Amino acid sequence: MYKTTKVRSAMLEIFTRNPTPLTTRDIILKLKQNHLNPNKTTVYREIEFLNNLGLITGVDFGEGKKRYELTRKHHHHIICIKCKTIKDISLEKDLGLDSSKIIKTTGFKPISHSLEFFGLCKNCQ
Amino acid sequence: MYKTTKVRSAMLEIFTRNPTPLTTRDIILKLKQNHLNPNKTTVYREIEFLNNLGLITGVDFGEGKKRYELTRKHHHHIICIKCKTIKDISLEKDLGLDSSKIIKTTGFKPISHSLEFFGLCKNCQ
DNA sequence: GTCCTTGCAAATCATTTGCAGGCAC
DNA sequence: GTGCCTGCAAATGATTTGCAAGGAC
Repeated sequence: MYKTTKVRSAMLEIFTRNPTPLTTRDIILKLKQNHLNPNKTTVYREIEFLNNLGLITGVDFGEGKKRYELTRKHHHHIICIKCKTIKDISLEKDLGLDSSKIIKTTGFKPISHSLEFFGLCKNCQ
Repeated sequence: MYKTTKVRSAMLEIFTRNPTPLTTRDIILKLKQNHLNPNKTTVYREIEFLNNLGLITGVDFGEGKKRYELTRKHHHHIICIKCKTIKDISLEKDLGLDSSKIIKTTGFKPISHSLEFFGLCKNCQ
C-alpha cells in the first residue's frame, strides 16, 4: 500500500498551492523552502508516482524538460517566450469535435492532444 | 556567405524527401544511407543553420527530443502513441481566431501555438 | 517485520561548447 | 587565402537505474 511520507505530502501541497506547471527544479527549490532536501532521484520517482495515480499531469513547452501540474479540468496554457511566465487558457469550443474528421482523413484514432500557446506577457511586450 | 557542403545538400534533400518530422538520430541514419558519416555535432549545427534560415521547423511531441521538418503551410500532426508513426492534420478553422480573446483574458499577446494530437494508428488500434 | 521509499553514484540521452584543422569559393 | 564547416572530446542538463539502507504501517 502507499505510504504517507514527508516528501509525498509536501509535493502534493506544492502542486496544490501552485497553479503553474512546475519543472523538477522548481519543485526541488520549493521543497527546500519547506526545509526538505530530498535527492532529485526521489523527486523524479515521486513525480512518476503522482503521475501514474493521475494526480498530476505532464506539460511540455518544448523546453527540453517536462513540467507538471495538478490534474484538473481540461485547459491550455500560454507561456511568455521571454520570461517564461505561464497563464491558463480555456477555449470554449473543444478540439475533440474534429475526432471523426481525423479518423476519416488519417485512419488514426485520436486519444488526446496538446495545445500550448507562446507569446509575450504584459511586462515583456 | 553560406557554402554548399555535402552535409548541407544531403540534409536538405532528406528533409525534402521525408514529410515526417525527423529526430537528429533519424537524420544521421539517413545520412549514413547516403554514404555520409558526419559527426553529430555537425548535424546539430546544420539543423540550427537551416532552422535559422527558416527552411526547417521544429516540432516537439514531448518525447524529450526535438524533431524537424521542412517548413511549409501551417499544419498539425497526430502521432501514434505505440509505434510513433506521424501523420499530418489540417484544421480548417484557425486557432488564431482566439487571439483577441486571449489578449483580453490573459494580457498576453499570442505569437504562435503548438497543437499536436496523440492516438493510435490503423495498425496499432 | 514487510515492503514501500530514499539516497548515492553511475549510466543514459539529447544537446552544446571550445578549439584546432579542413574545405568551399 | 579567408571565413565558414567539420570533427573530436568534453561539458552540460534532464532523466533513469541499480543497489543497499531507512522508515511508514
